[in-house]
Amino acid sequence: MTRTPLADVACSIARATDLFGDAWTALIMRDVLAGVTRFDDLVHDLGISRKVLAARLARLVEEDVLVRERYRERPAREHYRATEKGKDLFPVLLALMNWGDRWCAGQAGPPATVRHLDCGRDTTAVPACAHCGEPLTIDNTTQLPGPGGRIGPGTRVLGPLIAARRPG
Amino acid sequence: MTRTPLADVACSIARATDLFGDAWTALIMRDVLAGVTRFDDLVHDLGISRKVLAARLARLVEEDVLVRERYRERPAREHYRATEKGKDLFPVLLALMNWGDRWCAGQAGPPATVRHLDCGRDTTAVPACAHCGEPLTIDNTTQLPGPGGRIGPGTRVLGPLIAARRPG
DNA sequence: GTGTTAAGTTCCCCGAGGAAACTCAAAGCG
DNA sequence: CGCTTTGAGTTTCCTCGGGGAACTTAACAC
Repeated sequence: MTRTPLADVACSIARATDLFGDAWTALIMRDVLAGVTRFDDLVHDLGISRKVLAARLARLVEEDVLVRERYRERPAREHYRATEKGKDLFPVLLALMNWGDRWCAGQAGPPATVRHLDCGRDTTAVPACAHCGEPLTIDNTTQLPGPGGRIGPGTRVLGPLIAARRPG
Repeated sequence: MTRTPLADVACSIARATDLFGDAWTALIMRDVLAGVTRFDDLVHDLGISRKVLAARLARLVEEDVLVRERYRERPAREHYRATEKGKDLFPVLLALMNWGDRWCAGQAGPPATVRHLDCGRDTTAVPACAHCGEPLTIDNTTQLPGPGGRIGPGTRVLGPLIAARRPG
């Protein structure tokens, strides 16, 4: 495929996408975070080819998203666990799941629901402002250039721009 | 590539990933939501090949995530705008951006920041419970089978399962 | 009528993904 | 002891989708 390298673009979405923008990686992380951590279990659960799974796991370990751990000696058995960096993908998966629930579920409804143990109710996740707790939407947010880069060609950011919008 | 069809799996993450689990789709949606809506602008901004962009846009239109609109007659000019379904991908992009900011930004810091216009502060998004507003984490949530499917092989869900966990 | 802009198509090549067979090491079994 | 099973990957072969660049069509602009 000769994937275009996106990791060096000055955009955090591009950087995240360079790793996560792959059909299998999201599902692997879903499984690992849900407790499916062994190679063969992942193969059977996902229906992924062994070659591709091995490549993805190696990449995820290299990127410090997963760690390969020996969970039994004699015979040596390895599995994969999420690091802090990996566990921090939970909000992304939750957002994907919410979107799929809302737009891809059949009339039967979503295949699974999320229950918030603290309040005891089946719920969905809304992105909230870390400061005031109010919901963040595409209309009540804007992007500004941060310390790590400037906005320009190839540096598109999300939401209404300060600069003039394109026609439409 | 012969992508494995994921849309029919009883998992909303898989369904969302079938569309969104592609390196370019996330970036196309970022651009379109940011106001970069024309074919050539997308080509230049993303560095994507014209062939692949045409294919992605056709798919996104087919899936009702984007609409192709004529924004000028004589000469006829088309561009792409996000539907409600497309705009609803904003939380996913926000989550991806947050993750990239946190884990992929260099020492210079994130390339862009999100400002919440309602409270006026640069912020990050936390997934909050739609009912009580408290943060949702991997540890304070659980998944239950929903009306649209049952939990079983190929139906992994996210977070601590009710059923017994795998070893480790 | 020559050039330019916009929005794609078409062409060829190569590398990534799928499927299935193969490897290697250590148990478990009779 | 030899046979089979389990776990975790490799290897091989084939196909298809992505990259890049050239080509197309249509309407202005000069």
